[in-house]
Amino acid sequence: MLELAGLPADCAKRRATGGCDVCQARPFSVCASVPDADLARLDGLAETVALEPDQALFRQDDPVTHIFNVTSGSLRLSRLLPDGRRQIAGFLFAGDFIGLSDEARHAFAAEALEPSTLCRFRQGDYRALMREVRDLETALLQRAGRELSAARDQALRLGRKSALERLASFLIDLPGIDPLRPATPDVIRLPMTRGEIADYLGLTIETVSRSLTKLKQLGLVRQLSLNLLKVERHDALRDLAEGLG
Amino acid sequence: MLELAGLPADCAKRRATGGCDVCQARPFSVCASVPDADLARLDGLAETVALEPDQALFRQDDPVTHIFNVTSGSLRLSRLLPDGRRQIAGFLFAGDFIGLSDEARHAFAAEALEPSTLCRFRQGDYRALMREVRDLETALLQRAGRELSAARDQALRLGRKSALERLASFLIDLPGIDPLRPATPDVIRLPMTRGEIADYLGLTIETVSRSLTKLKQLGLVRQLSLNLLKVERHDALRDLAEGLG
DNA sequence: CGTTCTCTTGACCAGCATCAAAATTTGTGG
DNA sequence: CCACAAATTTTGATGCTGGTCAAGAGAACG
Repeated sequence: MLELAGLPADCAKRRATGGCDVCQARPFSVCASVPDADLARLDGLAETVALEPDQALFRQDDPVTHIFNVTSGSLRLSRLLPDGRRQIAGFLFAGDFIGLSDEARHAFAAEALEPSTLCRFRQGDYRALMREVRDLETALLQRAGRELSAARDQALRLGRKSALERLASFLIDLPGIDPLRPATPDVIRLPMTRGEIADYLGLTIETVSRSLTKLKQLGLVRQLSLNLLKVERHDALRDLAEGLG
Repeated sequence: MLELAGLPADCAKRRATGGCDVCQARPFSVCASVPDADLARLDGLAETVALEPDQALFRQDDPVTHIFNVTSGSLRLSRLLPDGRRQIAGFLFAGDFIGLSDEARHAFAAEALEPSTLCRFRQGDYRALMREVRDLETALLQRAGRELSAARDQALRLGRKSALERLASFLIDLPGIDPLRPATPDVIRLPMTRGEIADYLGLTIETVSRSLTKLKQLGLVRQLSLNLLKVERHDALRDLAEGLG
């Protein structure tokens, strides 16, 4: 029942390459070195959730009742303005947590990009557990710190980068956050649509498409299929992403 | 020596209004209900840092050695692109923490907006302490969650809002994060320059200035002095910030 | 009071959005 | 497997928001 995806990055990587059978089953617990006795208690409290593409885990303004951990697939965290403008605050992949903040309601909706599974705890159970299982809290704090860094990188992207730089930066960062990336390091899987990339990068679908075409023309990436890219010149792409283009 | 500014919001508020003398001295500890024995150990590890305006606490890419807590004043978290473009990821006020992420180097520089003081721990000491003082970690996790929410709100601002909406949204949110706001709820203190607001909102100085003029023309705010605003129509400002304008 | 810095205002321009349509991909039924 | 319909992506033409460049108005400092 318990199926939290690994917190430590190296664990997530081993999972992705299929090298860690134990982690596959209960990666979080093992990687965080939680004693077996506590493991059993975690097992008892965990529930599994499965989502179809576009199905909502929760909606914007829903009360926060659970803590979730993504075990497979990918989701989007999105928020709508009254007039329909949408901002995607982030994409979530195996290992990511949702609901760490102690707010009463979700400011963003979480919806599946593809068939996905999650593991959840009631927030009350979870809080109580954290008071007893020390490593759980430590691991979560580390992860929250990393997510905060990612959110600030996103601010830089949205605030000060051109459309082309935003897309380049997105393509550079994506493999790092998706443990299920293809074995080949420079092949990038895009489980999201152009519209979702646009809403993540604060652009329109058309501009995302045009920017991608530009990257292809510059010879920085090659398109293997609609949602599979190969980075041809990683350094050049990185320079562009960092504003050195 | 120990002078962590309060974690729980109500404590920070009491500090701001001068109502909590004990909190003034060691707000974090008291509010988090840390036992006296642990308090003494915290005291032994804490150091105070004072900064002049524009003085750097650390620079972008510096190694992370300490955890900081702002006890007075305000700072900016900023990052530069090679060509000089600057993005300010956030403003920090009394009570805010820096260095929660476990990364080796700072992705953003921290610089004082005004004369400020901070309390710091060596990261090693701090980690060790967290393993023993339970409430410290719990409180930090809550705070990290809140900062993450704020960072995601910022993504919405930068990604999908117009210049006028960004400024309105900034003015709505600022009092909530600055415990030293004036007693009058609708008077907003701006310890940062127009240029800093611009770099925070992903705009230029000129656009910030024009947008502020527009807000005044619309009768939503009145300018008491260069860096002091009075919100005249809070609901209208909020609607504008949320895209209902 | 004058020097300097910051803020405000104005004129013009560019990057991205908008509107429109063609090209590809995806899904469905025969 | 093919044909057709629907949805998504790409490409093209035009317009607007906000950036750039320039000058003037206030504040802050000695």
